[in-house]
Amino acid sequence: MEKKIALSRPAPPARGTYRHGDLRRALLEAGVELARHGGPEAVVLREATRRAGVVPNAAYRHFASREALLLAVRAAALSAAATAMEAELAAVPRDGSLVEIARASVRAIGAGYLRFAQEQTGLFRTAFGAPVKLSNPPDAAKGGASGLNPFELLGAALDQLVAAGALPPERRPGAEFLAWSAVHGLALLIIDGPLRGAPREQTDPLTRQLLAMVERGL
Amino acid sequence: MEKKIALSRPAPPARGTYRHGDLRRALLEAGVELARHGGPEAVVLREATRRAGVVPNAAYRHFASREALLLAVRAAALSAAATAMEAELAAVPRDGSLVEIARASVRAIGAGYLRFAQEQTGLFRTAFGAPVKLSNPPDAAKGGASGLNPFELLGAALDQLVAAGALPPERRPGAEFLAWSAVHGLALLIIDGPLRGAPREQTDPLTRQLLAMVERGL
DNA sequence: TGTACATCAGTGAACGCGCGTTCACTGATGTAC
DNA sequence: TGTACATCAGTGAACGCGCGTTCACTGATGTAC
Repeated sequence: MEKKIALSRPAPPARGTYRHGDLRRALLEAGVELARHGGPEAVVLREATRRAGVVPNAAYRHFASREALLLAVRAAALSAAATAMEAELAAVPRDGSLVEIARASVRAIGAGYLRFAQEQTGLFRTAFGAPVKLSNPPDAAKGGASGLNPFELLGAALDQLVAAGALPPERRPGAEFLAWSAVHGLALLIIDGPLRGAPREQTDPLTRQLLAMVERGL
Repeated sequence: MEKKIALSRPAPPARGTYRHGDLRRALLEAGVELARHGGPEAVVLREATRRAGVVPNAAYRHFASREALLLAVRAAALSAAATAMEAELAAVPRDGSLVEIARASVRAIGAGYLRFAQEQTGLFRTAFGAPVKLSNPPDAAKGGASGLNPFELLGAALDQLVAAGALPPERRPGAEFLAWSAVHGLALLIIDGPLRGAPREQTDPLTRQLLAMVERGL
């Protein structure tokens, strides 16, 4: 008879020490991992503690409630999104006219957003999905290396567009909502909607077309 | 001592008859009402039976599972959306050039979609929101009076645009995804995102701007 | 350098919750003769 | 027109589930003297 490896057993402290050492961080990381694979509703207190090798109520030393943990996970997801967008932005060629650079930057922001949605669907949903009954939205740090959050990154790119003379200043107000709408909508059609499971050969051209539409339409 | 009115009591058959008469319909209607106020995850079998004045397991005479009920509710929500869009479409003035009519029709489709999202948020989320673990999407009748579902209504309007010469035929393929993305995204920003709770004075102009952007950008 | 003590991170046991779903049943209906 | 019987819609009671959360506790750590 072999010892049964029961995955969801009470989980005795498989640690050596009584203290965990960095439980808050461990819970947060477990939460992020849960969100990565199952979206916000997969962020379950008990499962996070299980993964941290700790008894369920231990979580309450570090988070006031499940919602508090979710909030922290959400902030991490927003930060990851910002980082993905910054990476795309960094790849924009710096030669060419100011207008070209500015336009490419806006496209990069959109492309980064969509890439993140496709490659990190769970985190994307956690960051931007329907609010899972969050009493107060996270206002904490949620940016990437630049310190800007996704929304602010988009705003900055649009400002650049105005500065380069490629977007009339009177069209600037509200422009982030228009651009964001288009990109956010496509992201959802791809991950949840009629385009779910569509191959990149279909979604990539659509992404390009959409970004072109926004560029022309703004 | 007054009799306590316990709302969530076992609910004795407050009917007169042993048979309900039209339980399937009653459950569906209760489900729609639940979805209207709380979105898809509010469609709960036990609550639907409670509202129908029937014991929980009675539902299984008419729906194989909770999911089957949700599927039926979703079809109803899609149909309601189609109806809302048709109503907007019917209000398009028929004088003016073909091009004007076609453009106004596309705008009407988008405006109807957004109106539905704002006025029937729960049903909107049920119809178009994240799939709540649905094994198989509903392919049943989900249209409005015209028999077309929301997606088909949009397609028809875009065809009209091509026929009127206002959209080059080579741009037609995939155009519904672009238009839908923009409108769907704005809907979500309004009901879930940063525009949540924004007054109509803010969202209505945004809607107009977005539809103009799509029109120019397509 | 050693000891007393406060602090507080993690434990152990238990709650109540509402959910979907299964089982064997009972009562009313409609149909065959 | 009347009776026997099959059908099947709704009942009653019970499951197991995993969840978030509370309580009183215990064990290790760090600090004051």
